[in-house]
This record gives sequence, structure tokens and C-alpha cells, in this order.
Amino acid sequence: MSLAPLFRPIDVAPAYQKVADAIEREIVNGRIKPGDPIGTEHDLVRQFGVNRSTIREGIRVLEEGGLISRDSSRRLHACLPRYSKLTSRLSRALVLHEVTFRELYEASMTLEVASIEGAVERATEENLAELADNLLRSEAVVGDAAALAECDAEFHVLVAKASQNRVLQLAREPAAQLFYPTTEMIVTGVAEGGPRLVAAHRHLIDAIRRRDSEAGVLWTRRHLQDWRRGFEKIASLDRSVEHMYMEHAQAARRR
Amino acid sequence: MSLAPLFRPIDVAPAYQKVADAIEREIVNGRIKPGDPIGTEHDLVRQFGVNRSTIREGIRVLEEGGLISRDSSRRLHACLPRYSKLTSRLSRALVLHEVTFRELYEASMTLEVASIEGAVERATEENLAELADNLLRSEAVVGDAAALAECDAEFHVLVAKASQNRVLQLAREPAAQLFYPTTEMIVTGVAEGGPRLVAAHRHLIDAIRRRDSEAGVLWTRRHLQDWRRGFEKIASLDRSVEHMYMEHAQAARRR
DNA sequence: TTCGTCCCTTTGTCCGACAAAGTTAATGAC
DNA sequence: GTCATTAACTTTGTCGGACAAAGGGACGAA
Repeated sequence: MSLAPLFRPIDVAPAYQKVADAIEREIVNGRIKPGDPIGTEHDLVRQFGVNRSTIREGIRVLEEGGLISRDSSRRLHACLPRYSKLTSRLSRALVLHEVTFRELYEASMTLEVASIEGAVERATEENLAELADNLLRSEAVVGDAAALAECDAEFHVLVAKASQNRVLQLAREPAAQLFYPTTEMIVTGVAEGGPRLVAAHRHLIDAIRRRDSEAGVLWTRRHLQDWRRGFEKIASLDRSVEHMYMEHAQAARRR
Repeated sequence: MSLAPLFRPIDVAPAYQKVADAIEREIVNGRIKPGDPIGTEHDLVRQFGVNRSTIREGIRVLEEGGLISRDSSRRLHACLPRYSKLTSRLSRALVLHEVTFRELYEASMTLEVASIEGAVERATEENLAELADNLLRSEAVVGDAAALAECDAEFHVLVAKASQNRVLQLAREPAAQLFYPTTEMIVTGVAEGGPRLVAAHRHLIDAIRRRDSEAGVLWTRRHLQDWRRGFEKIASLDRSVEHMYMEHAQAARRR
């Protein structure tokens, strides 16, 4: 028979990890608020009683997690993790897991429909203004595939924002980051692509303004189906997301 | 007038960042495959021609991003980023952004319904076996709130897995990580909670087996509404997610 | 073969150092 | 007194070297 568990496993995390955990705890607990300065590396050396190299390794961990960052003068301060930074990690993971466009399409269909429903229900005047502004800019660049694709991506971010649901905003982001880069290829390849895209956006804004949920859902579906039809002219939906999208995401992250 | 752009901005990233980027590129490009060993720190010192401290900072960045990890003997190797590790970062972000339970509830409603629809359509026998096994274990611990809550969380992970859609699996995870810890409180507080939860799971498995999408969606809705009713007996849906959940997530991450 | 021992490698941590860039304070001009 | 300039100090990024602890491998003994 086995002995009764007298001892709990002891915590033997390396020092840099303990440093990172300690700072993380303070931030998550709210004792350090977003924007608050963390000390200099030398301060932390004194407080934790470990070497500066060790502190620096801990800092890298937190920095990568988006919990702290350095301002223009490279001083450390806590910050609210930006979704886009975190979700680019997830997009990368999806690429490495070789997910297919079919998976992206299906998930996006769900997430974008949910976004528009939320937006129809709760969009503010400010949200509508942002969307209208985006539409104007889209119409101006309807001939430029790259610029239009960027506008399209922003449009859907704005719709999600208008849903006032940050969980949804965050959940749709990894898929969107992989999904929308293809838009450029499609708009380039399909003659009617650009105008149809802008028309769909117009109908979506209209639906939000009229609080017409059915129309919103309908046009979101059509919009995505347009994407799908365009994509299938180029490649199979069952192809896995390619590494080229990763490069796109990398460039975006650095921006 | 301004001069024509003769020069592109030069890349002045710190060395540790360049090291991390270089290794990341190789992994994402597929030249280093998951499981492949990265060299020792000393190897990397030689290859990159920088100091070991610099290499180590770069390694911390990649490690935190889930792209590389150390095996039992602490040697470095590339790996497929685990969703759960990455999404715990997102959960943390949601806590810091002080999202409300209403947002979690609404998003989860969408995501779990999509999961069950996928599962009904595409679940394999193996998926069903896993779900059945989970149900058995749930029934065995129906009186133990903590154990039951854990089973519930696993159940929904398995449903998402059965949908065969990894994008969906990933998208639902951050919300689920914050959502399901409350299950324990609810099962404890509401007398009928445990049995109702297990009954819902039974109906869901049944719906998947019979490929009955409507029943699946119906019972998912009921299941979530049960959660909501239980939760509202304890607190307002508009309360922001508390820091206590963060601690829960931290403990889980360390496991 | 299996076990234990010795040696080498690797990691985690420490110390001290320095150049570059930023910050602060003091200085001088108006 | 205000503003610009310079000098002194601080902080970061990087480097070199060092050492203890733990792991892995080779070697020989039972």
C-alpha cells in the first residue's frame, strides 16, 4: 500500500519564473494598475535579491505575455494586454496546426453572425460613425485590392466592436487574422469582387442602423459566401492555411 | 517638397528579439518541425555570434509564446503550441479588461451552440466514447461540486473536439476558462444543479449519437440557461469577472 | 546484464564591465 | 526670469567570464 501523502510537491520553479509570477500576481490582483511604472531593472534586482540577468529573463516573459511593456524611454510599466498582440500568437498556432480554410470559414460564419447580431442590438452612434467612415474609405479604394482588403478587415473589427462584447471581439480575432488576408487575392482574382464587397458592407451598416437583425445576418452570410465562392476559384477549402499568411501576421505584429 | 524615399527604415530591433524572430521563422516556415531539437544555448551562441545572456532572453520569449519548450532534461526543442497555454493568456487579458459575465454568457452561447452543431455533424465513434466516459465519471462524482465542475469543463472541451473544427476549439477556450470555474459555485449553491447538469450532458451525447442537431442546440441552450439562472442567484450578470478566476487559471496553467 | 562511479555537458545564476541612449541638473545666454 | 546648451548621471542592451547543480554517457565491477 502507498503511504498517506505527507508532503506536497515543493515549488522548484527557476528564479526568473518566480520573478515573473510575482510581478504578474501584483498586476492581476490590481495592486499594480495598467500604466503604473514597474521599477528599473536595478530596483527589481534590489527588491528580489537576484541578479540583473535573472530579472531580465523574467521581464522578457512578462513582456511577451503583454502584461508589461516599455515606453518610449524604455522604462517598464504595466499595461492592459492588447488583444491583437495576443491573438497573433493564436493565429500562428493555427497555422502550425495546419487548420484548413473550411474550418476558418465555418468558425468565422458563426463568429461574424454573432458579431452582427450584437452590433444590431447595441451599436452606438459612434460605432455607426466609425463604420460609415470605413465605408467611405473603402469606396475610395475599391480598385486597389490590398487597400480594400485592409478596409474589409477593419470593417469587421468595427462590427465586432459595435457588439460591445469583448469576449466575442477576442474570439473572432485569430480566425479573422488568417481569414481576411485572403481577401486581397480574391478581390484581385474576381472582377466583381470589390464592388460586391463594398455593397455588402453598405447593406450591413444599413441593417445595423435600422436595427434589422435578419438583414444583418442575411448580408453577413452572403458576404462570407461571396468570399467562399471567390476562394474556391483559387484553391480548395480543404487546403491548410499556408505559411504565407504567417508572414503577413508577423509583419502586422511588428507594426 | 519632401525627398523621394531613398532609404527604407532599418531594422533596429535588439539582438535578443532578432534571435527569437530568427528561430520563430524557421519553425513557422517548417524548416524546424515540432519535436525537432534546437541546439544547446552554447550552439546558439556560436551560430548567432552573440552572448549567452542574449540567447537566453530570446529563448524566454519563444518559450512564453509556446513555440519551443524544454523536455525533461531541459533541452530545447520546437513544439506545437498548446491551445490551453496560449488561451490562458487571453483569459487573463479578459480579466484585466474587466469583462462581464453577460459578455461571457452571450459569447459562450454562440460558441457552444456552434460546437454542438459541428459535433452532431462530424463526431466520430472515438469522440462519442470519450464523451460517454466523461459522462460515467460525472455521474460518479455528482455530489462533489469541484470534481463535477471539472468534468463539466472537460465535457465541453470534448464536444468542441468532436466538432473537428480546431478554430472553434480555440475560439471558445478563453471564454470557457473563465466561464466554467463558476460552475462549482453554482452546483454547490443550487440543490438540483448537479443532477440537471449531468442530465443535460446525457441528452447532448444522445443528440450527437442520433445526429439530431435540433436536440443538440436545444439542450445546449438549456444547459447554459441553467448556468445563468444558477449564477443569477449568486451575483449579477453584469458583474465583471473577478480576480479569483484568474487565480484558478494560474493554478491550472502550472499543472 | 545491471549497477555504481567518474567525467563532461548543460542549465540557471551570479559578478563585473561598457557603450549607447535617455534623463536630470547645472550652466550660460537673452 | 525664461530658454537653450552642456555636463553628469542613470538605465538599458550586450558582453565576458565564472561556478554550482543536475543530467547524460562511458567505463569498469559484480
